Amino acid sequence: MQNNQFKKSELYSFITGKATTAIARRLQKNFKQQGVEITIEQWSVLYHLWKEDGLSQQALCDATFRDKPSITRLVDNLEKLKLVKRVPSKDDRRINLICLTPEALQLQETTMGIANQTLVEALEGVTNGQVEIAKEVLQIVYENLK
Amino acid sequence: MQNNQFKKSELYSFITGKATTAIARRLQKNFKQQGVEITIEQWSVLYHLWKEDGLSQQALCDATFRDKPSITRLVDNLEKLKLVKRVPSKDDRRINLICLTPEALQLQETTMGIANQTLVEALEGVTNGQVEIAKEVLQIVYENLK
DNA sequence: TTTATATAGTTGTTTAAACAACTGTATGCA
DNA sequence: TGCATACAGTTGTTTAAACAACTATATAAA
Repeated sequence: MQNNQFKKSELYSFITGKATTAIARRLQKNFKQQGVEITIEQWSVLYHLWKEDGLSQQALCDATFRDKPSITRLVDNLEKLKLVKRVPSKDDRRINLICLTPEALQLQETTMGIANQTLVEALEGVTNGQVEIAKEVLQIVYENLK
Repeated sequence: MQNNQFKKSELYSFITGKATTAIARRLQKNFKQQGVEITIEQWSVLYHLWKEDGLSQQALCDATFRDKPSITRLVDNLEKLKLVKRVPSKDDRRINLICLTPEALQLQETTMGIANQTLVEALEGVTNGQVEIAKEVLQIVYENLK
């Protein structure tokens, strides 16, 4: 019996696992309750820009595991909200650098706090060791399939 | 330091973890390659009906972690594909029992094989023990948030 | 230099998720 | 019986994902 052989009865929960979706949904709800009017998709883009401002759209695609049309539209919406600005790259005229506005910088602390709190709610009763293993598995799965 | 305290740098991968999405996407691709013309969302409904035919829409909501409108529309589409039929319950006139057609029964073996193969691809290099822990964590997260 | 090819980003279309508001039926209690 | 409430399912709207097809710029090779 091979390592990755599965009982059929176990298939489903893994393939359509809704736990990460549930966390995202809860985070969205917590944002709303705290008066933060952005979607989690928008937040996930801002998250990477807070780590490194001025990423290209392609870099955001790689970081968020989204395709280019998705990022184009997320950046469109973030621009409408005046949270980012598209800045044409001087080196390569194909590239837009996505830059945070002061408003977006202000959002960082609040939303990170909410995200942290959301994870505490989500992971109640789970040990750090278990979380580490779960994260490793998800990472390997993602690498295997990308 | 509490059990569920997190370093901020670790937040993101967990909240917007795309691994389960990646599995779903790969399964969709594998279906298409094998000429199976259903979406993974439709398949996830059929999956539960193969385990127990004649579930109500509400039971399908609970099983698939979807809300009622989502199930209404998935059942609409499955009915158009002639894979299920809504059968009014005799005991309770509010309830539709969702019943598989012979065509849907034929799909079971093929699609289960494809799903199994997809998981083998996804979980290469992951041990059974790790998978078990990952599943437990995801289950607890889901329970915590529902 | 010219041409082929790769890369960055946009637009269009279909499908589904999330949420709110709604209809119809059943249940429990005065 | 009659009424309030809960439950099952539907419809409408907004937002995003997935995929294909497209434009514009850069790079590499003839």
